Amino acid sequence: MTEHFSANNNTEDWAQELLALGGEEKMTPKQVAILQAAVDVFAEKGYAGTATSEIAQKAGVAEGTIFRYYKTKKDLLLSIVGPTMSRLLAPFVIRNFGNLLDKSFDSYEDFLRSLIRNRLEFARKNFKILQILIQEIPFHPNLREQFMEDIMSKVFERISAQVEHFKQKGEIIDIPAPTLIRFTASAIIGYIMTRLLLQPNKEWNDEEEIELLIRLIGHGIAADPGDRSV
Amino acid sequence: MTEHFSANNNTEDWAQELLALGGEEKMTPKQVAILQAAVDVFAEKGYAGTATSEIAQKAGVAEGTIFRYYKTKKDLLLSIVGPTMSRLLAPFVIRNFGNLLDKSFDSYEDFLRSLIRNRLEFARKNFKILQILIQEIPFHPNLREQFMEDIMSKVFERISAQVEHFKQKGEIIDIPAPTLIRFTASAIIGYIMTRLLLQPNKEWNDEEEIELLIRLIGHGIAADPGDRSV
Amino acid sequence: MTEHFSANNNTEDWAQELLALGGEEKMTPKQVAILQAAVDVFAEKGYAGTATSEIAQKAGVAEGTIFRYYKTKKDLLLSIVGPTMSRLLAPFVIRNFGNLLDKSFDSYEDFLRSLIRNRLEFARKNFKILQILIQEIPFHPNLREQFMEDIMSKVFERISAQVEHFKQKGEIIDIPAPTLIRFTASAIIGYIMTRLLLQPNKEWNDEEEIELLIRLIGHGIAADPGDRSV
Amino acid sequence: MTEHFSANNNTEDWAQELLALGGEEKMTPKQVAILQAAVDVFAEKGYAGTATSEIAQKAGVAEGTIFRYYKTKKDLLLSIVGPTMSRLLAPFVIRNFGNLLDKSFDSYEDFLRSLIRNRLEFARKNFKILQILIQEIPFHPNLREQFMEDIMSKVFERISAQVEHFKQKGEIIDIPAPTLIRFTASAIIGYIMTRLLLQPNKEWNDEEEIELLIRLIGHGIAADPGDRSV
DNA sequence: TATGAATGAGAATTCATTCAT
DNA sequence: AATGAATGAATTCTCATTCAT
Repeated sequence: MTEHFSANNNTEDWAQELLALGGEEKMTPKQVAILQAAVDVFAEKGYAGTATSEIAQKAGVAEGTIFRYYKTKKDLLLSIVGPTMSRLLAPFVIRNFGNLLDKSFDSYEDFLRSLIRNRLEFARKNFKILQILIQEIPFHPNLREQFMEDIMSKVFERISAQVEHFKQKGEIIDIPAPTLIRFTASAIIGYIMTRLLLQPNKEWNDEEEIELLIRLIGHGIAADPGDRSV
Repeated sequence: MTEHFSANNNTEDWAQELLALGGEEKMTPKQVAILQAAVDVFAEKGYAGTATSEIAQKAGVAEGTIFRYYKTKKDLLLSIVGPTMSRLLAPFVIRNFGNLLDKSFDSYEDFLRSLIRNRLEFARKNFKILQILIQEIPFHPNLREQFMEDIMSKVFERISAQVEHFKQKGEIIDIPAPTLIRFTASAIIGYIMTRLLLQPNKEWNDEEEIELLIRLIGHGIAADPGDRSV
Repeated sequence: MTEHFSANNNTEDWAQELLALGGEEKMTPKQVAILQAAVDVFAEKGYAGTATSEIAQKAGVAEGTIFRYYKTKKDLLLSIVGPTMSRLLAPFVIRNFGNLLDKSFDSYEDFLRSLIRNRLEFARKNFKILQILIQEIPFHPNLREQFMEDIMSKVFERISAQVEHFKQKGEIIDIPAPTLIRFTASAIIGYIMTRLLLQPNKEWNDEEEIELLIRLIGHGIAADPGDRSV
Repeated sequence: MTEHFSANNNTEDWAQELLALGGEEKMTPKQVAILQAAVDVFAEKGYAGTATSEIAQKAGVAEGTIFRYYKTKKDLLLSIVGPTMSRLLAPFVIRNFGNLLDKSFDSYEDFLRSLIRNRLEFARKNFKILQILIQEIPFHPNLREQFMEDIMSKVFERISAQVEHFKQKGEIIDIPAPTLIRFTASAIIGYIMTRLLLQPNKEWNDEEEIELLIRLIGHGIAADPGDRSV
């Protein structure tokens, strides 16, 4: 199952998604309980600040049970955070073979709309795990590397293709792609984080906010009138 | 010493700034060493992942010495992170009594330019401490509260005043201030983090990048031509 | 089946011997696998250093299966080591009723030759179990007692009879039997251990070494010329 | 301080010897207590069968204290067993430069007498540690290697020199040195082990036993009358 | 002021054993 | 008969903190 921005992501819950990962490898209820408890406590207290005993207690299992499923505490962390990292970035890595550019978008705004909706939805569903991911990346070099090298570079490549495409169409100002992408990404991430992390309890009208956001970004990066190529 | 965006911030080093904090309370060289070591290790391994013994070793003091100066490990953290948090937000909280609006800026762009330059400089100087601050805020409710309630609200108030000011001058699109501020802040923070954290080794032309950033934000939030109020 | 030095011991393998022990109690293949795995791992890592899970894994059975056959880990050890201990010392305990002395040997050298060959063969076949036995005897008082009291004493009695016999024939120097026996046993055990444990890979000419060993012992304990009783 | 067989070894106690090892590095009383407790318990229950908590209790210290002095349980073992192993074999490794042969002995019997007395004394003083050494060597490859390669080979070399020397003088039968050495060593080790380990409570007349032992070995390896070289 | 030995509560992890299936 | 999930007590080891010097 590939995730694509333009597709509605109707999966329900990170746990079910994690479950689905293994395919046939079924998880016992205890293992699921462990995972859920771990996600909760890691998100709240951080990896290093969490005692396995607390996870066990919250999961309603004996402490030893955790180590039947995960050799070490770190294994437990990685088994939560690793797959989610891939899925977070999955839609950027769809291979429509031989072509970096996904042509299904008529305008950069369309592209942004799809991107924002899709990743906001994903972030909502995987909120806690993403929290853990963000919190732990600084302390786990292998995580960081996987994030920076394996994935970010590909994401950049993909978005870059879109940006260049619309730049050539004269819709986007002709400044370096990294700057454009950083600007766009910052605005989107800023929205998602405010929405879910900083002010989750505020009443949000997502439709409206997203349209405003797209408008802000869109105008920000719009080519100057005179520059518009034929 | 109040920090103001428009002022050049010539302080050299967070350590000296921390030193200056106490005013007359002089710090012994050992205490300074402890602070520096703590900053280094906390930044690298996180608060919970750091052993006080490691700090002591790195500082070249005995384990017990740390606890002469700081009752607990957490005290040590707070003594590092607390003052810096205030200083991070200080320029937003200058009281020119009775008036929220700092009128020293001719345009929103000017305001942004000053803001970006100043806070980038500040972030550069206090890089590690800010890293610690960001990493630990999720896990320390009191830190979080201090950040969210005591300070962010005031920052918001201040910037809000600027935004409303320029909105009324017709320079800024008439959409809710929170959305505008979030957009602006996201773009700025995104730049600073990329600059210092994600790609510190890339060759940066800050002057140019900042002007581009201002241009992007400026166009993004510019009022539509027809809307410009007389 | 009694073992006697003078008999050739043609059994092939300790496992088969262990199998034979129970007589009619047949062992399932799983049980045999458990025993073999246990012998391997106990010998390599020692009883206390071995996890039952490792035995189970090496035996290709479930962890629980071990405890179907052996109530405890210690039971497993004893079921391996106990019977072998008896068999190790069996040839010394043959009851030719009413007579401690086995008269089938013409000389002490003959007796030694038979003893050495037979027990070397036995040690070769039961190498790992003997290793376990030696390694564990210090830590299991009941094992130690069984070894020291039940068995060593009888062994001593038997050999003592031989020694006294040949002493009276004037072939052996007239010093206390314990000293003589200790000397003899040390030389033999030293050979067997070097042969099998310390330098198993050296090229050995057993025939020759045994004859040399007998010669050394023989001359060592030979009566002084003048002392030879008529 | 070099140990030489012919010298009387008047040191009192392994603990003092261990203490002396570091030279200036003084040990706290607690550390000494830990070492003594560890020696006791390791000897009784074996390394793997010993809980650090038991050592701590017996030493009258907190469990954590053990790990201030020894990073791991294994470190504790090695710090006990390593130095003793060296000292056990030290007298064989004296370098009287350029000459393998220690010429201070008039006969092989003299050499043996000195060797037996000296090493018996050593074994008596370091009894428990030697017990530990013997028990643990099978399970610690690095110990085993140190023992076999670093040391045994040199011991063999040294004794070999003596043996060859007296062989040339016609006092010793002309059979391969390894066989002679093994025979001699077995008899000596057998005596020492019986003396200290198997029957420590028996009344021993060491003087007499040693003379008997030398006589037995001596006659065992004596050249046949006709072979004596002029 | 500074030390660093000592602590002991608690952390992660192991493992023999049980038991429902 | 056999499994293997589950347990929980025990084990090794860590670490913030104290305190006598």
